[in-house]
Amino acid sequence: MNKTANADEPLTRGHKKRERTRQGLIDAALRLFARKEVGDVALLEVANEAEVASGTVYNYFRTRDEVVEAVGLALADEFADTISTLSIGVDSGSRRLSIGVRMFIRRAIADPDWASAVIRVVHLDQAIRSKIANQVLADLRAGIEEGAFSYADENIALDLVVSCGVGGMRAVVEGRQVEDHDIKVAEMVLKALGTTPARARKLAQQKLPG
Amino acid sequence: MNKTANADEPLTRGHKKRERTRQGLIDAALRLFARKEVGDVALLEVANEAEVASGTVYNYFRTRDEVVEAVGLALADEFADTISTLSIGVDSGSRRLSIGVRMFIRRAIADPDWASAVIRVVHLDQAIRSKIANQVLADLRAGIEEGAFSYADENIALDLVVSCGVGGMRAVVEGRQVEDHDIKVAEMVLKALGTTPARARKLAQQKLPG
Amino acid sequence: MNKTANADEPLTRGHKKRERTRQGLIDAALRLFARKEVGDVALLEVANEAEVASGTVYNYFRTRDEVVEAVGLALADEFADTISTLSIGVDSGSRRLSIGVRMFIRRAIADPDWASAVIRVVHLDQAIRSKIANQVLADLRAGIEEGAFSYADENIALDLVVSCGVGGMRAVVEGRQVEDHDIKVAEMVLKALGTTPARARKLAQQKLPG
Amino acid sequence: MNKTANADEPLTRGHKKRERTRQGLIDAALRLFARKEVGDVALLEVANEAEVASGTVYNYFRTRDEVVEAVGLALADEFADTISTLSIGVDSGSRRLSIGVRMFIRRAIADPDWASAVIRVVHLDQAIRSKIANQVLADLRAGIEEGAFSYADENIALDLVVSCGVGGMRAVVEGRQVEDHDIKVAEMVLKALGTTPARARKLAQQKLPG
DNA sequence: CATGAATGAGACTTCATTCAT
DNA sequence: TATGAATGAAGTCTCATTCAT
Repeated sequence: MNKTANADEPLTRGHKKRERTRQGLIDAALRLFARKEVGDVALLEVANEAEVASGTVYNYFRTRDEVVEAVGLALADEFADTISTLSIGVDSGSRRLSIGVRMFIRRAIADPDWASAVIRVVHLDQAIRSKIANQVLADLRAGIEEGAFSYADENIALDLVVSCGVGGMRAVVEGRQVEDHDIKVAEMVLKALGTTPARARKLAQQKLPG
Repeated sequence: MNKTANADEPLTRGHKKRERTRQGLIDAALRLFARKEVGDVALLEVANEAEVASGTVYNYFRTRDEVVEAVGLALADEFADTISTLSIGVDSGSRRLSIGVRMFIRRAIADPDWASAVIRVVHLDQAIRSKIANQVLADLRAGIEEGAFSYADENIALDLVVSCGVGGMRAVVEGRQVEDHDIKVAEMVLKALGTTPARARKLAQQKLPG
Repeated sequence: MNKTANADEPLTRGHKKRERTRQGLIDAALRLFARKEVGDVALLEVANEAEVASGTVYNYFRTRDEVVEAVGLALADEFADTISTLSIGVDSGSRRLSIGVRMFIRRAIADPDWASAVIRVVHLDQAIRSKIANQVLADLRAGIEEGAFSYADENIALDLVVSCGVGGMRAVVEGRQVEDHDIKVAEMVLKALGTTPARARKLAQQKLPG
Repeated sequence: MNKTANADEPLTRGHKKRERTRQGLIDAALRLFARKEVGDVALLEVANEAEVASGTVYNYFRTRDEVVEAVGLALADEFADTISTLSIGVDSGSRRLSIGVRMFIRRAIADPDWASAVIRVVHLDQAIRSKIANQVLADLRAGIEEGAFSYADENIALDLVVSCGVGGMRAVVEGRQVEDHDIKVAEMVLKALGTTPARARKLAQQKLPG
């Protein structure tokens, strides 16, 4: 359609604005999911929160479900990024896993709204869970390699890590946070995965990168 | 509201039927929650499923939310009953806890619809979680007493048990079940709580009562 | 559902009212179709015209299209009735056909709103056309039997009768009515079908029953 | 509105392209009317079909209705042209009329999409009908002059010709086409207009020009 | 108490139209 | 002029809730 279009820079001018609006809608939805169950958020609210007209939403998403899906994808991508970044320079799988669990809980402490939204979206969106899974699996296997872990079933271990991570975030959101919450959860998770108590404690308490 | 009601003897005749209808509605709602998110279940569907007219629902519940709440309460009560029953004749806290976790997962295997509904309701209903908590807390403390457990924080331990139990049920519902799923989850939970690996394995594999 | 229901009288009490409301909606829609193209009539208008709330429409029709369809069916049934009634005591096919054509045009003259709606619905609704077709076909064949008609193709003859009937109604609705409009159209139709001019004129001018 | 426009020579450069775009929009709309009722065609669809952006439509038409109107006008003009062309070298009114009716039906056979669109636009657009009327009227009168026709009312005759022509097109579009459909319709129309059966048959079967 | 028709608020979605680029 | 994002009115449809029977 664009006679002079060029595959390298398809994100010029209008595209930037378009992308900004789209992101604004996703952010707005996420903010609302912090306060309300996903199914209770009306698209008009999203539009208002994003400061656009109701119809504008439909220039970016064909249907309500697509909005939710987009939020899920955005979260999943963000998760993947976060975990990747955290892992840079950490060679041990068990340590990466500990760091990962702790960081999510610490972020929940720092931004409970974000955490609340995450919990709700994760509950609905199977896709987001499997995106996280890939990262965690790698750490689990590395942990096995390095002799830090020992468990009967990889998939169950995976579920346990995710469940406990989300559970920790939920505790924070619901005001049941305790001191060193992240460390304590990580320690228990490591023990569940077969790390010895002493090592688990030490691992869980290690200073976080950054 | 009850013109002549009186707390003692009004449980005759009509009352039995009344109670049956009410329970029928709650059961119907629970069946529907197995298939759909709570917010997506219309009261008319509940009425149809319970084989009463739409208006009848309002003879038992003032509002839609009350129906959901009642389902939550019913589940919580059932949980408490189940756990109490299981505990009869089991003197060890760690063993009771292991049995509890396993029984919930086994029930999920036997009745995935029930499990699906439970997962959804538990997600929404804070009250149901604290009801379970009471039972679990007792077991945790007994486990500490008997030297089987060792953890940094009771509340976190509690969250972990519940998270992993629900996580196990979710795995089953989503078709990620593995062999001896209940045993493997219980084993990991016990290790997280500080039980030694050998003892955790043995405890988790013990024959279930009944 | 109705324990004491009885197949003979399923239209008791509530049913009567239900039927009345339903008919009221169909009538309301028909009145509106007289003024506006079918696609331009909003269901809320129908509800207002029928003096019920907007939601009530959906207690009777699942979707907008079902309303239109119901109007089409109602019209088709009415047509069939009208034609049947007219045919009572008229033994000649050609005469029945002439009467039929004339009656529709006369009704258009008497009630142009009705005619306007009919023209619009007929345009959209294939079903209504085939309902009429059955009646007309019988008359065409009888006309052939009695030697009054002579044409190359039955289906084309059918189309012609319907087209000219509707065309006559349209002329009336659009204010192009002339004296003895019904008679003149009928006469031409009869000639088209192969009736001799003299006989056509006589047939078309015969006194109408009733 | 046209700053420097002037009825004579502004048809240079950009104007050609302008005219082409405008025509492209009209053609696009017509193609869409083949598939959907006029009221169900969105302007955005028209723009897409014409391969222009949605806003561009408004450089050529002030409003949606103007687009529909333009389609109607374009069709009417095309009709007039077609009929004029057909009439060249045909001196008899009755023959011209027969040719006209047949050509429309044959075109419907050759291009049912076009026919479908025509039927829909004709239904809505009174203007288009009167444009055709002028041409037909001339033929009717000529037919009277030459003694081929004999009918009670000119306006009714006109309606009949148009109704049957459109009816024939509709039959084709709806898949009820028969062999020599055009000839058979023409023959019946001629008889309706008072042509003797023998002459009607001969006239209707005459070879078409071109 | 049971019924189910009626209600109307509110959600979703579409689309003609405007306007900055 | 062309573009396409933004707008918001309007329509479709759902459903919790009320109420007469």
